[in-house]
Amino acid sequence: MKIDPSDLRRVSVFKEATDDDLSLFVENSILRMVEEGEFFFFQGDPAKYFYILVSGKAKLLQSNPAGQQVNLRTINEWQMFGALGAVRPDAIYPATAQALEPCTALAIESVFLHDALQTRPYLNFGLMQLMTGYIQEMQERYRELATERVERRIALTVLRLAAQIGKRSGGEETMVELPLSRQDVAEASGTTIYTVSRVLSDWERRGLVETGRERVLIKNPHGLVQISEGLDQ
Amino acid sequence: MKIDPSDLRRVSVFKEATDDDLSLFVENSILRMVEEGEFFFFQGDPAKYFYILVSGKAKLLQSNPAGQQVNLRTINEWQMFGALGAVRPDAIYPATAQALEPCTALAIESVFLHDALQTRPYLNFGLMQLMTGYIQEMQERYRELATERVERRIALTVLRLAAQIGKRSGGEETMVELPLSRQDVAEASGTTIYTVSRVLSDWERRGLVETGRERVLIKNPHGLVQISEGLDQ
DNA sequence: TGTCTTATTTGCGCCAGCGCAAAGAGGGAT
DNA sequence: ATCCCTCTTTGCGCTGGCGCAAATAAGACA
Repeated sequence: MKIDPSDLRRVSVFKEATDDDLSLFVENSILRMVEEGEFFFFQGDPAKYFYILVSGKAKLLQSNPAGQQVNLRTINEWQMFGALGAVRPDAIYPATAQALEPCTALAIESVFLHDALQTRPYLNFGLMQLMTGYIQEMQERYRELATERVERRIALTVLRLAAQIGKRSGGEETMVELPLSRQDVAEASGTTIYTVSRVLSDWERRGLVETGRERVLIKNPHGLVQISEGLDQ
Repeated sequence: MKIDPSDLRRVSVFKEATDDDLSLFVENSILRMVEEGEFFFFQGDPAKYFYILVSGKAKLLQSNPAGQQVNLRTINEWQMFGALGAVRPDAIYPATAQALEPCTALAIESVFLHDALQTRPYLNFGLMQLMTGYIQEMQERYRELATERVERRIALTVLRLAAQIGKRSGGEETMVELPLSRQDVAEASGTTIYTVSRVLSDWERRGLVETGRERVLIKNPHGLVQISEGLDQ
């Protein structure tokens, strides 16, 4: 597989990059394939590389000492991840990255980005915008987890995942397909597979979604928005 | 009150700044006093200024539509807050900032920092380090909220607050004083004042802390660490 | 010193959501 | 077509923690 440097411009941080810069990054990258369920890196490893997902989907997760997991973020094509190491020289990955589907990704040494940041202001800005986005998302999700009931949280989570990794489904207007197991949704909304299953079954009875093995099809996004805002019942 | 530019070097972002730069920031700042309980800015306001806390303590909080609050971060002297506006041009504050004590703070226009970032690489790096720190803290707290029991979460919260805003108390070795109400702790750990009260009373019976009105004195930090790691009982 | 306000404690009842366990369903491999 | 593995569903019982309400304590202020 060959990566055209100009493809990199789909990465938000590289939106403003020159062609030369893009070529430079591609030349200094390694293409890595990761099987479904396998890992890019583990929480605690030295953050030697950062990644750009070329195809597939992945998730960032964190485990507590007892091994319970939470999903921090879902990663789609042309998103950058594991880039904190470029900012802190001795950094370790604060989370684990796992492939949700068979993935290909460009791996680039953190120091390479670190050095590039020194001389390319646009990269600094792009990276900071990315970071402020994460901060805001994490703050919101934290508040949701602290203050909202499960059903609402699951609705918010499903909607967020739909925006991040959903595929418009069929010929239909607003149907969105999500390749996620109950486990994935539970980890992303801070609950259990049992509760997710019960809630999804209920939604299915109400015609809001269609579910299947490792699959959620959103038939009525507006209905989910109403639930997420507590406007239903 | 007069601010000596060199005091600004205590702000992590300005660690590497030149004297000239520091003076420039001070000259372009307004000194704002905020009474205890009053607000620097509200979630949703246009992020026109960022702040550097000169004295006092403050907190960043977020409210959900129903008005329930969660504490996102506690701010101590010489910490910068509300700086996201410098990165996104049309930004609004994603959280509310409220004084925990009478506060004085330097207010500087976001665009001033924005412009300064263009020409001063050290600022970019400082700000990014700050951001990665927040991201990691929020990720951890999110995981804790999702996977840990309340008592453990309260222990983790109290220890974190002790590190961020605690004052070494008395002549004693490891006693730390926190000027926080049950409400503050509840909002910071994602629970209720009732549960915080019950847990603190229990800890007091076990000799780990001493409590008072809007006050927590940690007598045995190691004991709290044990609780936070689930090593007690 | 007495009054008022606000913070804290604690008894009590309740229920949302957890998690076991067992049954059911989907899909890949041979 | 059948086996097998993994994912999902759902009944059931349980409990951690919520939150009301009432009592108590600690300051603030006159």
